[in-house]
Amino acid sequence: MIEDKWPQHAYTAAARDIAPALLGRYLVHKIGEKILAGRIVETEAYGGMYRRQPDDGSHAFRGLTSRTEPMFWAGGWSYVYLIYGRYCCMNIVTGSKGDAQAVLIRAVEPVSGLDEMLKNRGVSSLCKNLTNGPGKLCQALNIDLRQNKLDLCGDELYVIEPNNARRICTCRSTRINIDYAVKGKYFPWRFYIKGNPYVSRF
DNA sequence: AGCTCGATGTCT
DNA sequence: GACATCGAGCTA
Repeated sequence: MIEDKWPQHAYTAAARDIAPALLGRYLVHKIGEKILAGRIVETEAYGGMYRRQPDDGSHAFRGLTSRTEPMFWAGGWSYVYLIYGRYCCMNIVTGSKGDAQAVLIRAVEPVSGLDEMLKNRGVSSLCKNLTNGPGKLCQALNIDLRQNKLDLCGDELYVIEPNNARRICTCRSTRINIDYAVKGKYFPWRFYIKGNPYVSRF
């Protein structure tokens, strides 16, 4: 795999623009010599404004807290949080310092380290169930709270351009499981690759 | 210190 | 459709 890592300036745009741009790129978790990687097929943008409405679906909506601290950093850091006491979700912070925007990685297609992913997920053979959800992909790629607040320009967790990028059709929809967000539930900020079997829901 | 709940996944 | 499981965030 030729590494063509996204540099810091690739993360300075708004989450709503970077979320679709991440589709088709590879998310890489390097553990020592082991490479676990997945092709990003589904994302959601959080934070910022849509039609002059602030995003009440964002963790950062009510301001800076200890959990959401990395969301307020400049683009190019990881924000990993624990959900329901059992799973983790991985976000890529975007924008400028103080913007509090991030892109949730909701699904990937396994690319590298298949055996390791199967083991991490407790699954016996390659199937879409391996990485078709934000908690599942973190488990497969061995991403947990230890990977919170990592510099994506470092050498452990990062995004690369695949050298044989396929042409994709992008679909968009409202985001999953944010009914609590009075305004944000209507923002069309979920993006996914049309027809890809690893997308979490259609 | 106590209480509530969640950007989910798994099993029934 | 029930429920596991735990840290953050809020109230006091």
